[in-house]
Formats: sequence, C-alpha cells, structure tokens
Amino acid sequence: MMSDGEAEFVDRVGLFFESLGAPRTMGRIYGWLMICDPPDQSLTALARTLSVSKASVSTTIRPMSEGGLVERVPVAGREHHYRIVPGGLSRLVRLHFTRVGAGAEVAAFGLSVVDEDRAGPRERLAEFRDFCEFTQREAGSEFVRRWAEFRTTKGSQ
Amino acid sequence: MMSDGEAEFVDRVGLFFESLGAPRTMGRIYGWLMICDPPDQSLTALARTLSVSKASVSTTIRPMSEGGLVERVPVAGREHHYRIVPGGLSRLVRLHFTRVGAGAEVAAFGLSVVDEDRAGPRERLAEFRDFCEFTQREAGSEFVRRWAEFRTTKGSQ
DNA sequence: ACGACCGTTCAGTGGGTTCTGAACGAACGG
DNA sequence: CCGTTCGTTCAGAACCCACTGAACGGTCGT
Repeated sequence: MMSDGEAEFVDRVGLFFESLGAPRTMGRIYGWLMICDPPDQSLTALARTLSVSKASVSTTIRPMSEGGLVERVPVAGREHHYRIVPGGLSRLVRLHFTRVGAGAEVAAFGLSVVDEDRAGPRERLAEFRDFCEFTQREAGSEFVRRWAEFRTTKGSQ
Repeated sequence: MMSDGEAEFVDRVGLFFESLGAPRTMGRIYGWLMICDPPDQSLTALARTLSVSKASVSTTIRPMSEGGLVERVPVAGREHHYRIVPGGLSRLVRLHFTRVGAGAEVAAFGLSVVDEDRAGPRERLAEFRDFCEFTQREAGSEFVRRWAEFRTTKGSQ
C-alpha cells in the first residue's frame, strides 16, 4: 500500500509538523494525502494505511478540516473522503498567527494596570501590543497576498 | 512586591505564551520583566516574585536568552540580572519561521521518492516546498523590515 | 428488519515535558 | 577560613497531550 520511500517521507512530514508544535499524526496524514493515489482518501483507509486508530484520525483531521488544510470531498455513500486543499498551508500559517493577536488584548490590560507615570513599562507594553497587532494583520493579509503573488509568478515561468 | 492587577497581567501573559506552545513560566517571566521596576531583575528575585523555584527560572530563561528575548545585563557581584531586549519578539518570530524552512528538504525528499509521471503528487510537493522556502525567506527579511518600518512610523506620530 | 460498515465519542493508558526540592560548585564578606 | 548567597544541575513527581480500544449512533445493502 505504501513503499518504503513513501513511508519514510510520511514520517518525515510527521516530524516536521511535530517540530512546529502540531501533532505528529497530523503531519503524517498531510504527508500521505500529498502523495497518495487517488488524492482523496476515506478516514478508514487513512487509519489503515498509516497504522493508527480511526479514533486518532477522526480527532486529528477535524482541526485540519476546520483550519482549511484539508477538505471533505462529496462522495456517494457514508464514507468521508478528505483531500489536500491547494494553498492550504498559507491558511494554516494565517490561523496560527491569528492567535498572536490575542496578545494585544493582554498588553492593553497591562497598560490599564500600570500607572501613567511609569514610562519604561508603558513603552514596553506598547511595543508588545503593536507587535501583536502588526503580526496578526500582516499574517492575515500581506503574507498571504505575497505568497499568492510569488506562486503565480513562479508557476508562469 | 506585586499588585493584584500586575499578578493577573503576568498570568495572562503566561497563558498567552502557553497558547503559542511555549512554557507558561516563560510567559510569566517575560510579563513581569515588562512591568517590573527596576527593569532588570536577578534570577533569585524572579523566582521569589513569581513563586516558582529557582531551578525552573534557570532552565526556562536560558532559551529565552539564547533566542534573544531577554539579555543579561552587566552587574557587579555574582548576580545575573536579566532584562527585556527591545524588539526581541520579532527575533522570536523570525526564529520560529526559520524552522519552516526545514520543510523544503522534506518536500525535496518526497520528490525523489515519487515517480516522474505522477503529476498530481509532484505538484503538491512542489507547492509545499515553495511555500516553505518562501516563508523562511519572508520571515528572515521582509517581515522584520516591515515591522521596523511600522514601528518607526507609529513612534514618530 | 437485520447485519455490516463508517465515523464519532469516551475513559484509560503511555510518553514526554515542566515543575520542584536537594545537592553541588563558585564567589563574596566577615 | 568559614558561613552565606547565588546560580546550575540532577532525580523524582506532577501534569498534559496524543493515542488506543471499546461502545455508540447512523446509514447502506440485502
């Protein structure tokens, strides 16, 4: 079902995801979906191929689907087939950095706690807040835009 | 030593760091260093103020120092004083994004495993590789540049 | 209606990480 | 030279997260 080389690739993607803080199984699923044939696979097939329980695939693939990394493809019967969403990785990064935006509220709370006359702390808090806002905004729009631009120019070469 | 409001702020930063995959104590240290007076604190003082063991502070603050998030400030005697590095957050994000670059090598390995005639998988692998390379490059230069630009323009207002 | 299969959910387990307390080496002060 | 203080390191405890196996609801085929 999966050659030795493919298995190694799948495991490497798993380690890669793990190094980024995501579950290893998530990476293995994503890795296999990149190279499997056909490109859409049922949950049961994924579990069997990757030698993990259906429960694990079910719970792991949900955030992947919600995050736009994979998507369900319409199929007759009861099976749920999943496949890679082209350009989904940028959405993942976007999602990940949206969380940084929460830091802005924390910084705002900090400013409400620190007295007006404490210039040093207020300056550090303001920078912290600005950076969180900037990162969130940047990841949500500019980063994705530049990636799309880069990809089209590279594709048309 | 620390007001109720300050304590809540410190804990919020801790939760914020935790949501990003970093240890909670790291966030609490960073939060306190943002608002404490004086802005540089010894390891023992941090441990006492934050109600954690010196061991925990010692092990947690090392990666912070190596990552450029905090720095040791020269001080007479045996104490090690630490303080916030201005703009350290961008360095942290940059470091984090550098890891994404490792995905390019994984994708290259995948391309060496998948046969030449399998257009679909190869296309997905190529996009994966390009995205990793793009992100690494972008984070290393463009992101930091834009942040510096944003900060100066905002500061001059 | 019944059996078979698909996906979801739940309690329990195992591996990994963060924390603590104690022991240690090093450096200053009396 | 001795006691104190500072930071580091180690083994062990506590905790968290991902994974498993089993039970369940739902749907198709017969």
